[in-house]
This record gives sequence, C-alpha cells and structure tokens, in this order.
Amino acid sequence: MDNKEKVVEKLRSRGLKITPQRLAIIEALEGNRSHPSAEDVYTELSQRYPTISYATIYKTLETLCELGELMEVNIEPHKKRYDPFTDPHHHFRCVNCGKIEDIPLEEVPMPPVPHEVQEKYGIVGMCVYFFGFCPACKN
Amino acid sequence: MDNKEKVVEKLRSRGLKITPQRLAIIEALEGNRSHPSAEDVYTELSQRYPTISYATIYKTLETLCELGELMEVNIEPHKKRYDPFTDPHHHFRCVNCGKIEDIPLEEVPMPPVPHEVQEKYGIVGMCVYFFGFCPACKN
DNA sequence: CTGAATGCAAAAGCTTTGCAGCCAA
DNA sequence: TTGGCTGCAAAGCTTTTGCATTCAG
Repeated sequence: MDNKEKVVEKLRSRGLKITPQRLAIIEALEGNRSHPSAEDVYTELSQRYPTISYATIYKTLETLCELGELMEVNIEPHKKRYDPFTDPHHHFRCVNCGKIEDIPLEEVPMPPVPHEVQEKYGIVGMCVYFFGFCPACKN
Repeated sequence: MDNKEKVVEKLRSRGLKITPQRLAIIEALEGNRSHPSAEDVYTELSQRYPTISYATIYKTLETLCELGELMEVNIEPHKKRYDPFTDPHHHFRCVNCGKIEDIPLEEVPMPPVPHEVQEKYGIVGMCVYFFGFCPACKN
C-alpha cells in the first residue's frame, strides 16, 4: 500500500469519496504487517469510531483490494486476512498459535513458471503458503 | 487416496467403523479429480442415500484428512475443497468459471526451500496456488 | 451389548445485502 | 443538490455442535 496521501489521491481520481471512515481504515492499514482480519480492523477502529460498522469495513477493504492497494491472504480457511504490503512475498502460518508471518523472496524464491505454463493457464496471480511451528511455538 | 480396500483396512486398523455412509463417501472420492466441496459430495450421495447428512459428510471428510487419505484445498475463500490425490502438486483456479485444476510438478517445480528456512519456521507443509483463465475461458 | 457413528436441528462464524438516512463534493 | 457512503439489521453460506437414536463389531 502506498502512503495515505497517495491512496487518497487514487480514491479521488476514481471519483470515490474521502470519508472519515475510509481515512481511518487506511491509517490502520498503513505499514501494518500483522495481516489483520476484518474483525481486527473493526476492533481497532471501534474504539475511536464507536459507530463504525462491519459493512463499511468490508466494503472499504474490498475497494482497496480493487485499487491494488491491498491483498487478500487466504491462508486460514474461513477467515480472510489482508496485507497492505503488496510486493511479491510468501506467507507462513504457525499451526500452533495461528500467527502469520511474511517469508521474503530472499529466503524462498518464487517457483519458476515456464512461459508455456503462463500461457496455458493465463496466469494472473499466484501465492505460496507455508505451514509449520513458529520459533516461539517450537517447544 | 489409496484404493477403497486399503482405506477400509486403515479405518479398521484404527478401530473406526466401516459404515455404509463412509463407504459411499470413499467411493465418491476414489479417483475423483474434480476437487469436490462438501456440498458436491453431499449432492452426489444424497441421490443414492437420501438421508445422509452434512454432519456425516463433514466428519468423514475430516477423518479421511487425519488418516492422510485426503487433502484440503483452500484455494477458494470460504469453501473448503478436498483432493484425494495427495502426491505433491499445485492447484490452479480459473477466476472466471471457478474450475480447479492440478498443475503437476513437471510443469512447475516446488519452490526450493533452504534447510535453514525449514528449520527456522519448522515447516510441516506448503502449498502453491495459481489463478488465471482456463483454456475454455480465454475468450 | 456397547461405544462409536448417524442424522436432525440448531448454532456458530464470517461475510454480504437491503435500505433508510447522511454527507462529501 | 445529489449520488455515493454509512450503519443497522437481517440474511446468506459454509461448517460445527448437541443430542437422541441407530448400528457395526
């Protein structure tokens, strides 16, 4: 995700409105590396904005995904998580505590996808998920 | 998934019972490469077994996963799919029609995971998901 | 016989939708 | 002023759970 100013500009350029709720959601996400769920965002914001609703959270998260400012991380069945860090990288989930971490490409490269495979499947995206025990849970 | 006889033997060896419902579910899965959801299995079986219930379907699918005879494929948010073909391979989902296909390792190899990364994250599993337009939808 | 499995219904968990009222532009 | 946005409540969809009944071993 770009910084707040750029995201605001992008919203404006699409004719979308800059509401206090959207600003708050953008602020909650900017630089956030915890892979928050919609509930996490709701919980964080409902302290400052007691009347904010899940409907608004979900719709705004979807909008930000459409703008390419946010990525869904579906590493957990039944619960979407969101990642404002949209550069290519992998994800890891601790099967014990549920924590999600990034795995950078320097640690594990992207699997090489031959050009013919790209063509055959019309690939527009891919993701790599790892499962294991995080350092804190390895006891 | 092994053939029906071996799965039955495995169930028996764990002290689990061989019920007609379990047999029917195993039969529906054996050799099935369509990555069916619980609903798919239910729909297929409810014709022959009108009283079979989702509870039974879900519990049996979970049991087969625990026995290592079945794999969850969570390529679709909010809907688990199941794959009786448990050898390592990747999955592809058509963003247009939703069809899920296998991508064998001959087409795309597993990303190389350095030993230190294995250790660091205590890796016990990984999966690679691809998204794009299947041949039939590329119009 | 007996503990495990089934099936029904209800509940749970996450997400989406409808709609009246509100507000950014 | 006005079309898009918000917030509430209700609904939707998949999965899980409680419990009485049934059945495999």
